[in-house]
Amino acid sequence: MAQNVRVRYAPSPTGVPHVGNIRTALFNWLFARHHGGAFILRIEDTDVARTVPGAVEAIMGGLEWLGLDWDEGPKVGGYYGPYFQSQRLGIYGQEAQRLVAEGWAYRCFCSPERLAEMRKEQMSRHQPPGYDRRCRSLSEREVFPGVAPVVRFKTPLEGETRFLDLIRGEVVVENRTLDDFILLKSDGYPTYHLASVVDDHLMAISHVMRADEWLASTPRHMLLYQALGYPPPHFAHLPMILGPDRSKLSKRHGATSIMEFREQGYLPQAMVNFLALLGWSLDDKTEIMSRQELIRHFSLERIGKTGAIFSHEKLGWMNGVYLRQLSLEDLLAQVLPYLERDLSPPVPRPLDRGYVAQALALVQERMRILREAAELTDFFFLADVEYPAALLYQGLAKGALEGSDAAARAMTALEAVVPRLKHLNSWDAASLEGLLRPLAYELRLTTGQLFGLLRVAVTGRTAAPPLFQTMAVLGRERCLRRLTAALGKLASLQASP
RNA sequence: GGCGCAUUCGUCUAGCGGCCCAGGACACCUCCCUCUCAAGGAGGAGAUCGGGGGUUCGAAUCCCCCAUGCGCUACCA
Repeated sequence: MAQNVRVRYAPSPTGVPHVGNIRTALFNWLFARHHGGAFILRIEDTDVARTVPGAVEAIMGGLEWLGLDWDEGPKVGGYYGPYFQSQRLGIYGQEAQRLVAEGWAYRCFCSPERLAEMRKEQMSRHQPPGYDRRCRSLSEREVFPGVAPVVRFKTPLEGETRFLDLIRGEVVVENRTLDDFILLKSDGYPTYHLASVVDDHLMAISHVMRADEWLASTPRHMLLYQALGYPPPHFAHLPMILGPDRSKLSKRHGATSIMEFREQGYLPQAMVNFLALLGWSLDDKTEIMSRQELIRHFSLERIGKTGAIFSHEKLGWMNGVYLRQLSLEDLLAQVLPYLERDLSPPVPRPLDRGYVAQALALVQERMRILREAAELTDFFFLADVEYPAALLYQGLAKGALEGSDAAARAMTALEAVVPRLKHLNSWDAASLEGLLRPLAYELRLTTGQLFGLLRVAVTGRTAAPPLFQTMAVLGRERCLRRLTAALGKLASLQASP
């Protein structure tokens, strides 16, 4: 692999880029960076009907978000452009023409209707579907005026085609199992087969790394390289990414668009790390790897052969790992947009950065994705917290105490706490703890009972960050107001049992 | 139907003839820490290496057959 490594990621702009495609891009990028080669982005927009506006931007946006920079392609240009196949139609037409002239291909005038019917019949007779080669023997002058022909490849009727796949090893296919596939469509656009072979050659691609679904077409491509007189590149077919049902991952498996992951708050570095491990591994234990480490260690030899199910579960864990590694400033910068977006509307914007930072410090290790930030911290921002009154005293109801007794005990506790909090000299976590811990003993409550009660009163929930730090961040005023509100809840409970 | 590729814990994987009655990670369970939830730490459960034949002193690792899965079989990529 001493030669110049040039690899490409060649998506078709038919929709939003999904993680399967992106993983292919990542492997190509890692391979290029590892070998100091070039990573090329080429847009395969040869299907006019399926091309969707904005898809190219989405693809580039996805790559940029993940930090997969390309050396040649849209935006950056390059010596081998243009990088949109729709702008290279002349080249494909020329090469197709050449193949016809040299006897490697022929024009076919069969109508789509005839082809469809033929296919249907073949299927019903349990025959392998494929073009019956009716136009293969037409002479140069036998043309059908008014019918725009397609150009088909004259696949050899005998012999076999073999090639070495860097991941699978040698693959052999009998030529007679291949039909005369289309090179140029009647609208003048090339099919994938023609366009990718021509461009991979013209763009001096050294290694074609693409998804496994292309393995079966590669013999056709080999035949084309021969006919066109091009030396073929190396091939490496990547294992596919599967949905939970083990079929090719697609939209019906839920969130698969790379941008959806971004919106949910996955970090690009976590995404890169996770995707790299889908089909590739370094050894038997290393999982968390930086971009640089991935580049340093990436190699074709360590790519697996079997499809991998995309596990949201593990991705979530890994994202949490990366989230915890962030400095507070970085975390703040990452989370702010999500909070602005997800916090309930009554919370005044813009958020106070200093205050948000204090709250974030308390939830950093509890977050898996940024999307959860609002839910984890909303009580820091809301004017009042809402919760069922029963939460206040449920921790006190254990043992022989009846519910109403527990509520009464909760009231007693709160009544003892409020005035002391009011007069606490210094409002910080240590002082709060110094006051409240002995108080629990005094009230004949366990710390768990007292702190649990206060946690509910102050945050409205039973699971939250450590109490004293939380109260310190919330501030005296907010805490007292909530404690008083809790007292009110309990009182009205007593009034109407 | 034809052709191709694949098959190790639920999942991602390590393993490339003896170091493996199979190692790591996620998820799960238990315990520790502890004001809850996390995080962290320590354990546990979980794979007759798809099945069957070989080869070999010895196979998850090599060969053959079968089964299953997936992919391709479009004027889609």
